Amino acid sequence: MKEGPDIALIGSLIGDPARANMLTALMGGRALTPTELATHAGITLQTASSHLSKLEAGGLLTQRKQGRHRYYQLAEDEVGLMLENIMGFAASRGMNRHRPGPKDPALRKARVCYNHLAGDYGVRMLDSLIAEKQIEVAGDDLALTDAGQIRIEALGISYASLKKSRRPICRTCLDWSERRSHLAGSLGEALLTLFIDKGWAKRETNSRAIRFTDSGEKAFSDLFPQ
Amino acid sequence: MKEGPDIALIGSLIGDPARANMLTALMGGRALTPTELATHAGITLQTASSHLSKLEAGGLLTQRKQGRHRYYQLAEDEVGLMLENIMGFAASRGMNRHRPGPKDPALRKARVCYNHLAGDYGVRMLDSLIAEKQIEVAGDDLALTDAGQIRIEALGISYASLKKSRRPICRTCLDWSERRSHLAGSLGEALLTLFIDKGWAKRETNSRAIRFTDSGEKAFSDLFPQ
DNA sequence: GCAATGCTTCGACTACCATCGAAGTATGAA
DNA sequence: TTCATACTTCGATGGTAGTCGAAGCATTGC
Repeated sequence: MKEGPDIALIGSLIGDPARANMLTALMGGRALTPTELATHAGITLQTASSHLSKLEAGGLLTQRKQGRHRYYQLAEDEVGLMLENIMGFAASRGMNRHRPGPKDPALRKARVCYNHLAGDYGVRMLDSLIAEKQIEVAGDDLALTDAGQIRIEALGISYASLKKSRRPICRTCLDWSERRSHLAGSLGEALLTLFIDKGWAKRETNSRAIRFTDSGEKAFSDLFPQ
Repeated sequence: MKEGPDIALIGSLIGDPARANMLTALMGGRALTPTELATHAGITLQTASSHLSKLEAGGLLTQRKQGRHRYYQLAEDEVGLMLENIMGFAASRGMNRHRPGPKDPALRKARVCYNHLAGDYGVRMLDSLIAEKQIEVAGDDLALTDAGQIRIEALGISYASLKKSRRPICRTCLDWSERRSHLAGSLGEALLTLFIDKGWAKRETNSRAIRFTDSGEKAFSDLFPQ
C-alpha cells in the first residue's frame, strides 16, 4: 500500500506558486539572493526567507554566505533536470503562466537550463556532436569519444579537469520547448561558459533567454553544423 | 519574470499526500475505481472523488465508465515517466514513506512502472537489447533495429501493430531504484504483457512488485543474457 | 561607537483546501 | 418497481500553510 519514495513532499515544495516562481528564476543558472527571489515571486522578504529554508531543507536548494548576502542556487544538476521534465509536461498540456509573449520565441531559440544551453540551439548542438561521433550514446548515458576529447581540448576546455569532478561529464536533459534532449553535465556547463566567455552569447538579465551575437551565430554554426 | 510553463499547478496536484498515494497506486498499471483508490489513500469516497476530478482536470488521469464502475488510470506514458523521475529524486534524498521493509527488495528487483517493466530486471533487459544491437540509441531516442524487429516478431509481438499507434515504440524511462534507464513505450508494454501472458511473471496484488516464476527467471535470462 | 543593509525569527491573521456527512444521480439486479 | 451498489455534488467544518508586520541578529561601513 505505502511503498516507494515520497513524491508528495517534492510535489508540495514545487506546488506553491511563490516557490515555483523562485525555482523557475533559479533555472536561469545564476545564484540569487533572498531579496531578488522575493521580487521574482512577488512576495515580501520574510515570506521568501521562509520558503527558501523549506526548499533548502527539502534538498532542492543550497546556499552560500558571502558578506552580508546569501546566495541560493539549485542544489544539483538533478534538480534542474527534474524541473525541466515537469516543465515539459506542463508545456505539453498548455499550462503556461501567461499567453506566449514576445519573449517566448527567444526562450525557444536559446536559453539557460540551470547551467547549460537549452532550446533549439541546445538540441542542435547535441545532435551535431553525436552526428560527428564526438559523443557516443550508450543506453541513456552519453560518453565523450576520443575524437570528442581532442575537439574540446582544441576549444580550450580541459578534459582532465572535467574528469576530476564526480559529476557526469555528459548527460541528457529533456528540453521542454523542443521535446527532445540537449546536453547537460559538466561538459554542457563548460560549453555554455565558453560561448559567453568568448563573447558569442550573452545572458539576458532577469530572463532565461540567451542572445547570440552575429559573430556568435556564425561561430556556433561552424562548430556545430546541422 | 513570469515565463515558461507553470510547474506549480502540476506540483500542487502531486503535492497532496492523498493524491500522491493514488498516483503511486496507479503506477501499478491497473486501472482502479474511486473506491479502490480511496482505500489506498486512506480517505473516504467523497474526498477521493473530489481529488480524482482535479487530477483529471489537470491532465494526469483519464477515466472510462464501465457499467456502474469508473476506472481511472494515468493519462499517458508521459505522466508515468514524470512520476518515476520525481520518485528518483525523492529516493536519492532518502525520502521514503516508510522504513525499507520486506517488500522493498522485491520492488527493486522487478516492478511495474505504469505499463512496463522496471527495477533491476527492467534495466538488464534494455542493456541486453542494446548490447545485442536489437535496439539502437540515437540521442535520447531509442529505435528498433531490423534485427530487433525480427526478434520481437519471433516472440509473437506484431511490429506492424506497434507501429500503427502514434505512441513511440521505444523510449527510455529513468529507474528510481537503479538510477539508470529501462525500456518504456509500446514495446516495453508489449514485452511485460508477454511475460505475464506466458506465465513467466505475475503482478502482486496491491503492490507494484512483479514476481517471476522459476521457469520465468530462466526464460528471461535466456532471452536477455547479461 | 553608531547607522545602514540584508536577512531571519516570531506571532498573528487569513484564506484556502482537504475532509466528511448528507443528499442526489445513475446503473444494475431482483 | 424496489432495492442495492457505485459514485458525485453540496454544504459545513477544521486545520494548515502562506502571508506580512514587527522585532531581533549579523555584517559592513563610517
